[in-house]
Amino acid sequence: MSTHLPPTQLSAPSSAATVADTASAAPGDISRRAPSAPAPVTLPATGALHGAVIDWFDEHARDLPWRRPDAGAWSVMVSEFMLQQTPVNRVLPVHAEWLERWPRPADLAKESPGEAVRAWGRLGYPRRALRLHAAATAIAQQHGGEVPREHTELLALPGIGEYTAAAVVSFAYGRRHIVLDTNVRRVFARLVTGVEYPPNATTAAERRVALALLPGDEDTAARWAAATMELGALVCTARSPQCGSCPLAARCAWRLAGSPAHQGPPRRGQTYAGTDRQVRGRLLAILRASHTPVARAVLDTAWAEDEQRSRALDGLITDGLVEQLPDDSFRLPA
DNA sequence: GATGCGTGGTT
DNA sequence: TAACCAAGCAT
Repeated sequence: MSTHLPPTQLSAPSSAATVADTASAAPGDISRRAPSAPAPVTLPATGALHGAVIDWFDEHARDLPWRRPDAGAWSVMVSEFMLQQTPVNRVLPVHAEWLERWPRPADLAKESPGEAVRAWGRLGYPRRALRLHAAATAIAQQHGGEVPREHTELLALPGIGEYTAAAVVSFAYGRRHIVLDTNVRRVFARLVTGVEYPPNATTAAERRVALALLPGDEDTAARWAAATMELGALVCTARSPQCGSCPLAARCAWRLAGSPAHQGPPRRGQTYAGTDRQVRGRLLAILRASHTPVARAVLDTAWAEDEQRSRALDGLITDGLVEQLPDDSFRLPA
């Protein structure tokens, strides 16, 4: 892997038109803020930065199936859906199963959505399975069976948002695009802004920083995107960052400021026990396990409280994860 | 912009 | 051991 680097690029290059800065002021917007001047950020010299991170990546990157040279765009896309809020180790076996069973989008599109939900297993957030199935159907019908190459086309597919579209563009097609997931955002928050954690939602300021740091060369940019993400996943972690092993420790604004603790309200408390989500999970687990329709009385065993159980089941039906049959039995969608 | 949406491992 | 955390998306 070459460590040759493109010229330092501190301002957004002209090709930045491909990068959505959706939070920038609309043309006609006369806002309080001066129209031309975003808050200045002190950026590190990017050339050396790229080299440090990419060299680290060359040595420490995990060998993941969707990163191998023979992995196609579909493999990358499936992995990105599964990795939305689910750790790598739990994704690995399911991803392998899916790619073997459905090697192309059209193969998945031929199945019922319920089969996708069943094969999703216990990855969590099963609506992702439904959306991935719907996205595969759209690809088969409207894109000639090929995963789209354009960010805007990907964004139009169900289950694909700003991050996933960027990930496919960058990882699958090697194109130059900012990629802002929770790992990259945390790395940049610490490296550039000097705070422990990024804001809860991605901001225009973060997109500006990401664009300013993005290498100009296409191949280097794609490598950089994967490398910064991996650094966040393995070293610059949320809880216990391994700054002693970090190639950026000497340049890290947060580190240089003495690693100040996070200011402001707690991140977010998501309790699970007793929520509708837990009930939905139990109901769906019963339905996944059965290849024949399940009587209502069987689902009743999943949760004692009638009202909550009923609400959860209704929600699953509304979401298209469950079908109700005329005889008041239930199954995954055909 | 705040919520809801699964599941299981780590601290 | 509760709480936190994990490559977000849609509404």
